[in-house]
Amino acid sequence: MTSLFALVDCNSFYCSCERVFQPDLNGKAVVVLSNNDGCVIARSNEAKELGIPMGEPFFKIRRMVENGQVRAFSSNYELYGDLSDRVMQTLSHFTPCIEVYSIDECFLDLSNFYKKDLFAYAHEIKATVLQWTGIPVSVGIAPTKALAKVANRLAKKSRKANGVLVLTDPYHIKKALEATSIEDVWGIGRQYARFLRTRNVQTALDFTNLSENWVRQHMTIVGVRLLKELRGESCLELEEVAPSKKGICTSRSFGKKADSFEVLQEATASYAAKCAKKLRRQKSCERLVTVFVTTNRFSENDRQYSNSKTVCLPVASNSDIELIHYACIALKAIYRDGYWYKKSGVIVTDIVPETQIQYDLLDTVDRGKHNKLMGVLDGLTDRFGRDKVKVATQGIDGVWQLKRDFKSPCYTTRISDLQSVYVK
DNA sequence: TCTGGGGTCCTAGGACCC
DNA sequence: TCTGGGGTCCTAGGACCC
Repeated sequence: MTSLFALVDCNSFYCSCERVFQPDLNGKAVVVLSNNDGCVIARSNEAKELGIPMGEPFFKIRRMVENGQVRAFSSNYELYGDLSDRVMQTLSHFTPCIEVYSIDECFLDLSNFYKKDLFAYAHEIKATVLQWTGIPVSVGIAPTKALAKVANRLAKKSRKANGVLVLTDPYHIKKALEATSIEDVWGIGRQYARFLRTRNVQTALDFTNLSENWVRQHMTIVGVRLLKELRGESCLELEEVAPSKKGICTSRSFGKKADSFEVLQEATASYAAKCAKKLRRQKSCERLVTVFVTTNRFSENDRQYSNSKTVCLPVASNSDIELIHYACIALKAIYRDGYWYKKSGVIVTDIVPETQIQYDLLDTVDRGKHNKLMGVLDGLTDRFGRDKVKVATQGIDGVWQLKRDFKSPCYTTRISDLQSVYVK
């Protein structure tokens, strides 16, 4: 059977999400900012045309925002996550074989669809997603995932393609590869692009003409897979079930600089609780907690310090209380007085399924009780919104919390969340 | 003044085992 | 003086993704 994939990619996803609930933003330059309103992480086409690059620090475009040229939004991941679910739901009506690749991208396995009018089908996908969710998407169809990526990129870029490109015959595939610069290829990052350019590889087509041995030697097996994919040989399968995560990290830069242990402890405890919650969601526990802290590397006048510490739990756990306890032990070991801290984080690794925990005969923790308590806590969170009930170490509205000056309301999430918006 | 966050995979090298 | 060879596991670092 010949393979065939569609890649459906939402256009300027975060900006489009804001537009769904504020249609007056259509046709206007919109950007969405990273945490703490630090830099630009999503741009509408109009914002791109104004020359705003990805990752631009906010202060550089502040003037354009103030004079109304650009509308800026703090990132609102609850809203984006919810709309993403709706898009993926819609796509699963077209085939059950889908791989949710990221918050705004989805692969569809269309191997059985070769006889269909693929062009019409792609347009139908695009129109349906727009109609059902309000989110505009581009659709690229090709025999391999890497080629579907190429197709999708050109579908989005070319006005003539109008958001849809089907690449199935060798002639058009070759043309598409020729039109794709090497740095725009999926899997070719800055380092490889620079390296390949020195070897006179300028386009995806040039890349496909390299020898497999050479690619293996310089770009590992990953490069070889990409080479084959671009030559039309499918090596990357559809991954319908997301594998459970091997490591989970929660980290943030602080809204303000912090210089006391108490503030860092509140932040660290909150990140540990977030990790615990993520673990419970995927029904697993962890044995290693790493805490890291760092000062602001951009601030040349401040003394710099960064460090990390890993602590091993006696028994794998996903309880807020235990994770916070061990994270605080790790934090104590690395905290030093006299620095302006900018960021901290908690990473949990050595993750095992809840059902495969090695218990300790001398265990002093009542795990049944912990599990019940966490069940109740999660229930309260579902009913009344995040952080309504939490472990005291996490503090209340600490100075470390995110700066989000331009946040839109959580239009789609639970009523309880909306109530908490009103209360504020 | 202001510069994101959360992941993956692969490789090389060292420790250790038989 | 001779000083194997194969395997596994772990970690750090480097590349990439959205």
